[in-house]
Amino acid sequence: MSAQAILRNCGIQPTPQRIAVVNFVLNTTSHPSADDVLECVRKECPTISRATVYNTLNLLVEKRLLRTQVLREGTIVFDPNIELHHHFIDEESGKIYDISWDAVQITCGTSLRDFEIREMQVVMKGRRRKGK
Amino acid sequence: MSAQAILRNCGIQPTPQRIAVVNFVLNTTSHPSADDVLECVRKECPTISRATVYNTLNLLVEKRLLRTQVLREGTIVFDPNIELHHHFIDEESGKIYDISWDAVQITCGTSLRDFEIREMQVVMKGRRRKGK
DNA sequence: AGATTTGTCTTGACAATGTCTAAATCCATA
DNA sequence: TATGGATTTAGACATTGTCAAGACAAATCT
Repeated sequence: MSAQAILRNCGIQPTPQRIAVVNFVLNTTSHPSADDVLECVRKECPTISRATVYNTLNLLVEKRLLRTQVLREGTIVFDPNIELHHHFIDEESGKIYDISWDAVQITCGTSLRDFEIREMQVVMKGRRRKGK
Repeated sequence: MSAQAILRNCGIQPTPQRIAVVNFVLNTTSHPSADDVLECVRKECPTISRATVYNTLNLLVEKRLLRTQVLREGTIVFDPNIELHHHFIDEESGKIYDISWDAVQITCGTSLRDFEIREMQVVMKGRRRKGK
């Protein structure tokens, strides 16, 4: 689906700036920060301002097209994968990988009865093995 | 053990500022940020500077008396619990609770064979039930 | 077309977090 | 008491994120 259609579908007026943000951020698995998005989108749309990028990202989060994740020091990252899933952080490169929900089995014991768990995820750190 | 002894044990010269930081941060379960620490320590030691707090916390992390955790937006928090454990974040209050390692059972499937996992934790969010 | 309204975008100010440097201070030892 | 090394402080700086004011554009109304 085109970025335009996506935006229209959730009642956001498509503008060149918003389309550029959507095209980048909904088609990446790199878990970018807002400033990563700014940097990349400026290649397409050199005049876009920081405030517009922040506003658009926040709009997309509000409309559930994106989720924020607290995984990197000092900044929020954006993730277009809105299904339940886990994350793996490569400690060398800093890259964040999505791990499918089914890759891990979690069982909570009774000692958690005082906690009403509304969401959870496993955060793993280590090194991604080189593909052979 | 006294803060002095703890510091001396890892080869850090005990100073009043460092002792004040240690006394607070190694005896809390509140997962404070550096500025939380600054604020609290200033009650004891009103002239301590931000740089000293940051330096001391980083020293303690280096010496493995503390660990950093990426759990709050925009800031790192410090955790004196250096055992393996999980975290629960109360979405109302923002409070972070330690969850013992044994409270959760995790089994990783074979789809993770490309990832060399060096550490992991479950991050849960929700509401802590009121104690009755 | 011209004027108005509405929404969007940009710029710059602001606050918070964290690092760094230079200068002041402290302290142990000779 | 004097000296030298370590520690602390204050302030500068960069980064992330929010906000407000004005500029701008597009659609609507007369």
